[in-house]
Amino acid sequence: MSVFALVDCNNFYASCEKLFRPDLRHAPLIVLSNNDGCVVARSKEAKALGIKMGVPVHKIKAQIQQHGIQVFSSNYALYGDISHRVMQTLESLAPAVEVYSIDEAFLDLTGVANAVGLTEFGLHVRATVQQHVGMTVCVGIAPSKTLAKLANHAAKQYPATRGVVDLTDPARQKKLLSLMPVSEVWGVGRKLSERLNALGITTALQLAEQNPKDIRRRFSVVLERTVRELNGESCLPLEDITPTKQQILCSRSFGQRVTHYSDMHAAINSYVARAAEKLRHEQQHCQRLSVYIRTGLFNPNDPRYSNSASLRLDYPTDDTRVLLHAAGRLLQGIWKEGYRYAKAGITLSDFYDRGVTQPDLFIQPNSNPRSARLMHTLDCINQHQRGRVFFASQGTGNAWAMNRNYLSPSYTTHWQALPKVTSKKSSNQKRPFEI
DNA sequence: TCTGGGGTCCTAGGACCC
DNA sequence: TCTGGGGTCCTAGGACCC
Repeated sequence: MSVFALVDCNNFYASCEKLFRPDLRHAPLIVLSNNDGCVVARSKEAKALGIKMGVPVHKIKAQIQQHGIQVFSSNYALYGDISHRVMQTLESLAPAVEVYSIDEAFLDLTGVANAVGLTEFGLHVRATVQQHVGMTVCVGIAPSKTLAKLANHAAKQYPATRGVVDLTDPARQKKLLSLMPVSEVWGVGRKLSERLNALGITTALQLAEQNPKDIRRRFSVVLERTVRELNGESCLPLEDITPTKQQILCSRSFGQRVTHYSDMHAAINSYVARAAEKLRHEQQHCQRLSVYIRTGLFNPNDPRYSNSASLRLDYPTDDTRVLLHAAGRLLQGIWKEGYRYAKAGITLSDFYDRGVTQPDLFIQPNSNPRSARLMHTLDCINQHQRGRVFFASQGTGNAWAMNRNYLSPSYTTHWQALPKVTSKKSSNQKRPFEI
């Protein structure tokens, strides 16, 4: 029988911010989405104050003032680095690890139960990550990924579990399933919950008791798998080899509304340059590019407009210049003067491995050998500090740049931002923090 | 005044093939 | 008068995830 563990960091972004600010250890703290728009992470103190996930920050200004809630912009350089450290620790503990997201991983524990108790193993994982990285994690253990997710949820919800729930026993599975609303099940979102509730299926157990074939007919093959997984039948294998990406997106909301074509053009070109950089990092070429722009969604007085356009390139490429040219043509086709634009983005798709190209009978592929060298040089120069070298069409203005007004230092990834350690003696000096 | 970003997978429907 | 069946490929859109 397979055994999976799901290891998930508690309040990940909020915990990362606290790592280097011991003075804020017990403070309510929230992290905002890009552009300082919504709340995307909350410390347990902030949760206790009733701050909801996803709420626009301007709607909770009074609470922030009243309770002295600490506010941070998203600092992905920091979160990415801490995540990497957590994953490295997990890889030292388990035979196979699937990094599922920035703050969680599945471990393959098949066979581990022969050597050591599963709960004991979970507690060891928890203690080791705490010691190595200072991050608190919860561990859910079960015969399928979907059940492991649910076990993890329980480990978070009930402190008496000490952060580890072993759900390999079918009787325990049944009990937990009966306590969980169906909306908590992995793969059951808002729409599916509504449809299931309408059929009288409100708990995870009720979903587990459905006939899989029936569910497939009325819903989809995806939900059928969920039903099977809830019954302990593993349908989703551990994917410990990261599959190649199928698309790369780069999109941003603007710090201020964009009204000039030149600003939009510069923004789009910057996104294209960033996406092309990611594409080369994946060692892929792409043949499809799409561009979209839109106005704000929430101001009833502003006229709304949104549009997108895409095209297929003559041959797959990873040359930023080719993509910039194509993006310019697409933007011209959808740009309309007179609107206040709030957001834009681009998508690269239709990927091919480098050198694996089906040539067209009539079109000569661009075999310019300088292209690859130029892009490689560009990436090398920008490796440690993004944007040292860039294309003129990305512009130098930042009229459209996103707001990040509460950004913490990149403690672990920039030399200049390393935390300072000061002695008590110099306590009359200004100390940002102590370690 | 102010509401995120980056992904995956599945399905339906149309165009096309013999 | 009566006008099939089986299949592929592509795209757009929707649902889900963190």
